Amino acid sequence: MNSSARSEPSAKAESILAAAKKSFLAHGFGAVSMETIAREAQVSKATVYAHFANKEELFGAVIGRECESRFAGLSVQELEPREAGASLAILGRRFLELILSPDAIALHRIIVGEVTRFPVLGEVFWKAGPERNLRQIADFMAEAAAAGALAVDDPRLAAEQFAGLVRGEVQLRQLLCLEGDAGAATITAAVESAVATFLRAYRPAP
Amino acid sequence: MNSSARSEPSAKAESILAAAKKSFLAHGFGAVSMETIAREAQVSKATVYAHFANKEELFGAVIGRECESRFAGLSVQELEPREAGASLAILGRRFLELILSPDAIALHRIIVGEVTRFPVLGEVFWKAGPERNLRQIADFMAEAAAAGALAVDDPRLAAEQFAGLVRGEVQLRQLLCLEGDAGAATITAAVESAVATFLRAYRPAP
DNA sequence: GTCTATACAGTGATAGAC
DNA sequence: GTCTATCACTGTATAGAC
Repeated sequence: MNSSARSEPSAKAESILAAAKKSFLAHGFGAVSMETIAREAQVSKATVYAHFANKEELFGAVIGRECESRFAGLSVQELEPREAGASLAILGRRFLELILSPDAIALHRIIVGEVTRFPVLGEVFWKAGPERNLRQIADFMAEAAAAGALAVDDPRLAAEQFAGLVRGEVQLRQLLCLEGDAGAATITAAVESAVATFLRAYRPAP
Repeated sequence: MNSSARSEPSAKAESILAAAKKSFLAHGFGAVSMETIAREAQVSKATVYAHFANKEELFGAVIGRECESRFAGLSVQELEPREAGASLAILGRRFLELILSPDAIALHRIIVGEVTRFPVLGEVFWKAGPERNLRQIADFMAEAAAAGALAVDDPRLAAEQFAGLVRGEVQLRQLLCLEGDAGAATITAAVESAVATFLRAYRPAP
C-alpha cells in the first residue's frame, strides 16, 4: 500500500549516503563524525542512526556502493585482436584513466588505510575493480594470442605485467599527494611507452 | 656532567616510541589513543606529553623514523653490468622482499591512508623508499646500457618499468589483506617472469 | 520516521605535587 | 622528569515527543 516506501527508498537515506560519501572520501573514516554527516545531509543525528546502525555500517555501505558504481561502467568495448598495439593502447589508457581519477585515488586511500579495521572492504574493492580489469585485459591477451598477434602463453600473467607496466610509479605518486591530477599528456606518454615495451617483449616470432 | 642525558637520549622516550610504533603500525592513527600508548610503554600519559607536544608530532616522529631505518640498509651491492639477467634478478628480489615485508606493508597502509592529514609523510616516504630504490635500479640500467648488456636509452623509465613488472598485482593484494605473507617461492616466481619479460623487451640487437 | 535534548564514554591535553 | 588527578571537549548512541 505504502507506495512511497517502495518507489523511494528514503530520500533522506540517499541524502545521508551522499553526504557520507563526500566526507569519507575527502577525510577518511576517523576524521569524520556522525554529526558532520548529519549536518551536511541537513538531517538530525538521530535520523542517521534510524537508517544505519552505526558509523561502521554507514561507512561500509558508502564504500561498497562506490566500488560498484565506479567500476560498473566498464563496457567490454570492441577491440581488434589483430591490431595489438592499438588495442593495448586503448586498454592501457582506460585502465590508467580509471585508477588515476581523483575519486578512485581517494577511494584507494581509504580502503587501503582502513582495510585492517574493515577486512571485507579489501575483497569488495578487489573484485569490483582490479580483478574485473585484469580479467578484461587477460581476455584480450588470449584473443590476441589465438589470432597470432601476440606471443602470449599465460594471458593472466601477461595482463598483470601489462598493468604493472602501465601503472609504473605514477599511481603511487598520486596516492602520496606528490603531484597534481595527471594530465592527458602524462597518461598518453605513460601508455605509449608501456605498450612499446610490452610489444617488444611479446611480439610474435617472425 | 649529566652523562645519562647524553649517552641515553631518554630511555622512556625510546620506550614510548617503540610502543607508539607498534600501535600505530597495527591499527592506524585514528584508532590509537595516547592512553593506550602510555600504558603499553609503562609510562603515564603526562610523560608522553613531556616528550612529544601532541599526538600528531608523536605520529610523525614514529613514521619518519621508521622510513629511515627501514630503507637505510640498502647497500649498493656489487652487480655485474654484463650479467644483466642475474643482476636484475638480484635487484628485483631485493625490491620485492622489501615492499612485501609485513612491516613495509603496514607502513604503506598507514602513510597512504593518512597522507591527506599529514601531507609531509608522503614526501618523506617517497624519498626514503621508492625514490632511493628507483635510483639504484636506474643506475644499474645506465651501467648495463653503457656495457652494451641492455638496449636502454632512458634508464629512469626502464627502472620504473622494471619495478612495475616486478611488483605486478601482488603488492596490492597484500595491501588489501587478500593473502598471507608472500613465501619465497612466490617471490622467486614473480621475479623470474618479470626479468624474462624485461630482457625480451630490452635485449640488445645482435 | 523524524526531531530536540541529553546521557554516557572516551579522548587529547594540562595542573600541581613530588 | 615523572606521576596522579582532573579538565574540557567531542562523538556515539538513545529517550521521548510529535
